[in-house]
Amino acid sequence: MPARPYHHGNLRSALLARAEQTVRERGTQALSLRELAREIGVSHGAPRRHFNDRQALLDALAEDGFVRLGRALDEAVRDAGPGCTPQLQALAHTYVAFATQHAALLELMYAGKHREGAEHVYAAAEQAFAVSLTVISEAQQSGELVPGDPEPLAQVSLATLHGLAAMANGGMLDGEDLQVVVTDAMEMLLSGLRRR
Amino acid sequence: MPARPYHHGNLRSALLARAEQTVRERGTQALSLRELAREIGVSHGAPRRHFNDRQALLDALAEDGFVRLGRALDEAVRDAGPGCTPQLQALAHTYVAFATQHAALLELMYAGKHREGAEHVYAAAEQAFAVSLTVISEAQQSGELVPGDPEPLAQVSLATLHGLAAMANGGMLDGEDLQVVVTDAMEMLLSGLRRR
DNA sequence: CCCGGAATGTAGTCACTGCCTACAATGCTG
DNA sequence: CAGCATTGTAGGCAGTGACTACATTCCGGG
Repeated sequence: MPARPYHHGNLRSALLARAEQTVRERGTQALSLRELAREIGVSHGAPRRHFNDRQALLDALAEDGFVRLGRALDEAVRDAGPGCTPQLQALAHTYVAFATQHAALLELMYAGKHREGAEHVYAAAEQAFAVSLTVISEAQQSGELVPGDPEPLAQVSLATLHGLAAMANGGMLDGEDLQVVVTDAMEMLLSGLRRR
Repeated sequence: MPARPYHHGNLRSALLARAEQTVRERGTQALSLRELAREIGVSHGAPRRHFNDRQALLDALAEDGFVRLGRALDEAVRDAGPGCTPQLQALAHTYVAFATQHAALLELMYAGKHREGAEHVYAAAEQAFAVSLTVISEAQQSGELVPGDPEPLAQVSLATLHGLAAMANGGMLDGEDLQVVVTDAMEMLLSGLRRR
């Protein structure tokens, strides 16, 4: 019996996990299918059984990223207790934390060049961001926020957070300032929409 | 006398121009030094005289992008006439237009993995965004906006615009909606800061 | 004017990559 | 247990970035 069986068993998961690590440590550009296979200990052609090409792997990585981001956001809101302001602030800081800790992965998620697997990615993204709409809607119903379509506010908020994270990742915004800028930005966006 | 002289004359400019076109049409990933050289009609090693490696070319492309963006923003403010609101709205729509028309280039500009050439890129970025600080400061001195440090407002505004553009480029925000969302977002950010 | 070094472009090589195909080992289901 | 779909292997191909040695051209000081 060989040290490693002919069939890996869960190559797909192993590929995704190792790929995520490589992307985080050395960037998307540095991800090579052959090197990946080598590290895991399979032949250079094996990944092809699970991902038709490199882009398919990247798409899967992006989708998985949205799933994990969604879980993190859900958890943050759950732990934040009641109240629209603390919930949205928790959402904001959780998003930015994820974005800065998984900079390359996030770039991958937003890279508009997914292919036929794109629907999966978009669906995962929508699912991840659903919680922000929920929080805003509930705040409107409870009278904390003025009524209106929650979609634009959610979009603008997420865009702001994404932009701030992108600037921090690009080195154009100091990492220490980020926390306070995020708090202030959310406050700016909410200040005009509170019911008083 | 050969059709093409031994020395190209301005290979560096030609490389940058052609590279910018390729990046715009087929994405950063598709940019190949050898193909570039082939298209311009020089040997595959010639680009190395002007860019030590692929990343150096990409950095130069990013820097040039910031220069052009800066010019566009300056021009937009100049053409917008007096008044803080129209100037900032013009700034906003110009930025988003650039970001969506040069999506791949913008990704390059914000990609945080520039190297020793990074100072050039950062300097170009700062120069490009300087006009937004100017507009805000002048509005504060003329009494249109409440006084305070203009930096955070400028940062948050640009982050919001960048985020909205990223979402549009990623297909998560309809291109038609973009215009009105941008206008609304700027209005949200300014609404709390006007002196009345 | 010319001559020698600096700048620029050429040609060849190397290790590597992604993608493809033919084939082998294995797992699973009737 | 037979046969088939799944999964992994092995080899090949064209293309790439980086490196080197070498050729051509440009330019400034004698």
